Amino acid sequence: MDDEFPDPPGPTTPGEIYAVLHAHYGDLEWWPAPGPFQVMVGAVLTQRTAWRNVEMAMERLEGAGIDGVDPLMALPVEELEALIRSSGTYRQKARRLRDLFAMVQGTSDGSLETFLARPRDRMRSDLLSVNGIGPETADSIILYAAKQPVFVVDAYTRRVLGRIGIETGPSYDHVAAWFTRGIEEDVGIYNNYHAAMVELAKGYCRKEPRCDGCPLCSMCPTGREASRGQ
DNA sequence: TTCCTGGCGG
DNA sequence: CCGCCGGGAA
Repeated sequence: MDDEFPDPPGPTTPGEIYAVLHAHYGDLEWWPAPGPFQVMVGAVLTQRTAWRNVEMAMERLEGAGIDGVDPLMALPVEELEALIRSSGTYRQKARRLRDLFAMVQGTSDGSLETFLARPRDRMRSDLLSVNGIGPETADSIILYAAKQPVFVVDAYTRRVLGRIGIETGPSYDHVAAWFTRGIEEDVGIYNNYHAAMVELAKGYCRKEPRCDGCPLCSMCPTGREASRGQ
């Protein structure tokens, strides 16, 4: 039919996607929280939850003086539940927070810094041993609290990948492996990469796509289809 | 009503 | 694999 449209994109690589995202968003320097403790709390609270509702809970925690492992563990679970109520599934999350920081206390003499300085793989398996900490939450903590290189895969990452039309295996590790293949294992890159994917998914690659102005439009079948129709 | 940066228990 | 947790905003 009309072949005046540019040819379909060749195989898109993780490096090409990152280059475009970084050119668009720059160094985002995530995670939006003041310190490691808040990063870990946020990583749990944001499970299946809009970040807006997590922020409200974080502000209430700060207002109550819950700014570290000891204050949190000293808090009765009912009071913790009340403080984080806005983040939803608050009974589960209150238990998960307590289980998480109990593990930290048990493995690192209660020092969060000591825990976060431990070898990455050991830290990951310790995190995964906590009920309620799955691969995404664990990797978010490793990358944004411990600042060690791990690629974080979340619902946004999968959505963007699917829209672009890239087929990886369905498993968490398959998706992560696709992204890490061919790009440097670097904390800063992984940090920016995931942060940019989140921004992209919130701004453009939403569930109902808003392709106008999307930086990945040229490498995305969904985007080209959208721009054709106008 | 649906959806939101998951993960667990059945 | 499926249902559940759950408040807040659109």
